[in-house]
Amino acid sequence: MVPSRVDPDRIRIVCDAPLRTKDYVLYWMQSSHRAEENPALAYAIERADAAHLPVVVYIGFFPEYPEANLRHLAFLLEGLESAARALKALGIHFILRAENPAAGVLSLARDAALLVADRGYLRPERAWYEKVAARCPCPFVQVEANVVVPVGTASEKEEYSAATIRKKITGQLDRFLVPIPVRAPARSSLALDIPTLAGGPAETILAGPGIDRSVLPSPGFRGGTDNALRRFEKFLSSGLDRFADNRNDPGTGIASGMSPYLHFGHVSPVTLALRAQEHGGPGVPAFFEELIARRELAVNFVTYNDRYDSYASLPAWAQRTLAAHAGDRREFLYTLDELEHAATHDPYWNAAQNEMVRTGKMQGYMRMYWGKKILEWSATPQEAYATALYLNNKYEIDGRDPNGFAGVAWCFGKHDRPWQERPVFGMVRYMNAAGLERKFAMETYLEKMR
DNA sequence: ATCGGCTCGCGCAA
DNA sequence: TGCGCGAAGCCGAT
Repeated sequence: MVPSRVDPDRIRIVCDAPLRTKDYVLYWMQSSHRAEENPALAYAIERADAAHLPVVVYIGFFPEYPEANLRHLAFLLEGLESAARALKALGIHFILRAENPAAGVLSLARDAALLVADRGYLRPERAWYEKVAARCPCPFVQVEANVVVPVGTASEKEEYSAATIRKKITGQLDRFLVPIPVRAPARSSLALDIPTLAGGPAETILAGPGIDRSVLPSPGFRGGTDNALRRFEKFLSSGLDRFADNRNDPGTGIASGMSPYLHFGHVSPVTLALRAQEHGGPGVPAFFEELIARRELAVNFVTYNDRYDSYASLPAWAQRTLAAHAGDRREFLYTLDELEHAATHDPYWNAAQNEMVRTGKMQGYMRMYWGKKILEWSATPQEAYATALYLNNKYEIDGRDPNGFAGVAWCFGKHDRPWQERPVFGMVRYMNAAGLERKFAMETYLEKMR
């Protein structure tokens, strides 16, 4: 067999079986919704070419995904339209069906010589992969396409902090920061007669029943690889050079804006890292820290800690100290409804909440402040944790991203160290409005949110 | 304006 | 076993 361009550590044999004599190689596009720089797709094409078979791409669009609403689903479908155009240009038949992906992929696998999937890391995706693995009639291979360093290669256990995983990741960058361009397969599958749609085009699906319309699509972010790359080029030319110094400043608004696109796999972190490296300059290390070290620490967290979405994921010292202060008097107590409607006494917090509700993306530093205050203003730390996750997942375009779970947990002490003990927080790091004012021109941020 | 102290636990050197 | 050090902290002393 021709050696693959894809690093063997990205590849996991889920069901080992000989290639079958069948109609096509099936790529189950589950977490990497793109045709560009997609090692799972590249791998499927390599295997198909070697077997003289066409490649078919399948995605199961599943509006019942936990906590999904119109904001997430509209962005997701914009990305799929972009992927569909790119796949067509490559001569690849794209099957989009509104159904449970595990059921859909099993039905298409009946005629497949080989099943290739990309890899998501959360509980719902893992359950789908297990279900498919248990009943798959053909060999099943999974390729990690949404991280620079494969999660198991970076570390085989849950890491304690950014410091402990950082060197394990940066030591592997030379090996994994290499482009694997997707080349058109030798055989087109466009003429294959496989029904592509159940439920009609995207607009029809979104207008249909069973869609939670409580949160409107983001006015500023449109999904898709093309939109991601256009936005990123703007960031490279006008933001990256100031990224190291200004990324924390809520007023300057310097951010790549890539997290929604990374969340749905509209763009590859390898693409972004390589483009940033080409651009060069003082912002590159800081950008790598966010894009690779912190993001892949979050992937490590959800992979190895099966309580990633609960208070129980916190380190022992944090749970101990928060428990010791659970009975402390709270100076302010807000209900979920008051928080959700940004009706607190704190203009900075309200602005951050409004930013998230309106735009679908809260500024990075404010995310920390926002979470810390929810801890401070809730009756119990457990309740605060649930509130922060609920709001994050509902309003952020990239709600339910590993980064979201890790980010909320950080506010409660995860991946952090203890500090001076104080009421409510115990030894969990405290943040306050005076700190914001000391460091930043906060009026600029408030002005933007008015 | 700047600086030390606060506090736990990991990972490495010894 | 000891020691250095850690996403963005705050606070009080100088």
